[in-house]
Amino acid sequence: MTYPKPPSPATAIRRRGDCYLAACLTREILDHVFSRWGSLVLGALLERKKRYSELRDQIGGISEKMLAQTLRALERDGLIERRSFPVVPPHVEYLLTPLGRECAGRVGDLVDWIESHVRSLARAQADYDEAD
Amino acid sequence: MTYPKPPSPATAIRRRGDCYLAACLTREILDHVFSRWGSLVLGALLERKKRYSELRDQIGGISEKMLAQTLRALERDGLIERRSFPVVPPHVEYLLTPLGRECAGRVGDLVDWIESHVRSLARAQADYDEAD
DNA sequence: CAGTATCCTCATAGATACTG
DNA sequence: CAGTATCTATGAGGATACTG
Repeated sequence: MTYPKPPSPATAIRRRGDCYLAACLTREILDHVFSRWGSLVLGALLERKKRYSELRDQIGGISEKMLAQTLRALERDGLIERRSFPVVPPHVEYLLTPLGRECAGRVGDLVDWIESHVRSLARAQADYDEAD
Repeated sequence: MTYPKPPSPATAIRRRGDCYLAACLTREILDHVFSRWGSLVLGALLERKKRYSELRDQIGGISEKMLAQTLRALERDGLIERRSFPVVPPHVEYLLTPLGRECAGRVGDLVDWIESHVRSLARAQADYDEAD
């Protein structure tokens, strides 16, 4: 019985990125996923596929420019898919790719944690502010 | 045997935040945790407590200004604790609070996912760029 | 060592108007 | 409906110098 040769150290390093290196590609992805709007877009699509206007209406405070820009970046990263139907008026759907679903699941966990711990977090802020 | 009264709908809503509302406190926390530097600081402290200079050296590209600012925000949110020792030269340690440990664990999962999927993500970008 | 203070710039992001 | 184009400006963020 044969096993695949274990990777050399150099190969092993390339198999995984390192977000702590400013020049690593993972840092760019991290900046998309961990961006003000990226996280909310991924979280919104976790529920189901959405149209452009649905996303715009759901995500409070986002501008059309930033929504388009965010969608484009995440599409380029292979996390979301854009489906355009050639009808009048235009109809476009955005949905998570299989890769995006894995990623968005973890984003959702984090967003969910924040939402369910809002009281503890608010208390911490109040304590901090009170102590000068 | 008595049970606590189930919360009214209004109370139930207040028990949890909603990051999709621009004015909700959770949006502010989300902006800290899902920030360019916040995520990397939380991830770095997941390993162990660190000194200011250790964090600065570990997180490629961060400026001292942004590190100080990020640490302050996360400390105010109750996610990290600052321990200052009155010695010369100064010695300051940063560590996760119990609340921060829960949060940072989820941040770490997401960072880890990105790092281990770097090749798929790079491939997706290349495909996207190639297709005009 | 662990910051703070100051200045500066340039990119992010908002507003508005327009279009296929 | 789903964007794009253009303009603007706010402030995030970097560089530098200084300090307890």
